[in-house]
Amino acid sequence: MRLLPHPATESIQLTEVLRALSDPVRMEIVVRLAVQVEQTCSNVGEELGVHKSTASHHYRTLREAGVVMTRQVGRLKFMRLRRDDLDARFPGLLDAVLAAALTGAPPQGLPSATAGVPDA
Amino acid sequence: MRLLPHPATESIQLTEVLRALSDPVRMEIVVRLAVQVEQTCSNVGEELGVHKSTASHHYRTLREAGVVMTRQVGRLKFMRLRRDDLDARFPGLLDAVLAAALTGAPPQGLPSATAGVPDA
DNA sequence: CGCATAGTTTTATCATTGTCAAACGATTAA
DNA sequence: TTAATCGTTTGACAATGATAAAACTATGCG
Repeated sequence: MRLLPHPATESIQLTEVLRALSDPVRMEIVVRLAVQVEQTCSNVGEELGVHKSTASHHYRTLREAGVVMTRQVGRLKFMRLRRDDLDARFPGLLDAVLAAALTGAPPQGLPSATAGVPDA
Repeated sequence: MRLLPHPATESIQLTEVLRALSDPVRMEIVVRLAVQVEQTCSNVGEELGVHKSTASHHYRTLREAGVVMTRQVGRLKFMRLRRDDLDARFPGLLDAVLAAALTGAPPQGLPSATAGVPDA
């Protein structure tokens, strides 16, 4: 098992995080990782509706911005949100973004993480 | 006095707001509006270090994303953050972003809103 | 070894964007 | 009316970015 290179917590830049989160596909990835803590790239990418190379590009963007952490186990790569690091650096930011993303309408026809859940 | 066209609160999109905030120049504009509620474009633009047409482009981006509201009085245009609207739509988001921007290092050599304030 | 799987990298294409300069529009002042 | 001020729009350009296809890498399985 090995970790991929990630930016240190202190060097995570606000505008880069916001930029990483400003793409609907990446936001959907983040929402999925918020709902289910750790997932393989394959798993996350399944319903994104983009080519696997495009998905890979988004994984990299999120990783380089400091939003996700990736570790490799065998052939699989597992991603997870860097919740603690982001909370430490930008308190409340990720929570606010996730709350906004989860309560709002699904970005663009992709199945929402809350789809199928009754209103009450 | 007249108002410029702005998106309705309900139609403000999360990823568009994040994208608007993902540029260092626009972040600096937002920080200035957070420190001093309402200012003229001229005032805000003075120390941004970009051409006035570039600044104007950023004002528009912020306005169309629903981040700022602009009203015109004579030759002057006054901008202010749409704090209430953003809070209503994405609770806690703007506060978290501003806190992160104000406590962090100045984006790119521009004078920070807290520059000159002693550490303790 | 040979093959399948998981994901990245490379290459190419097309759209978006940040920037400045110059022209323009609207408003106020002389 | 003429000139000055404030800001936008247009045009051009270089850089970035989202996308897909194809080639590639690395790992595990038989």
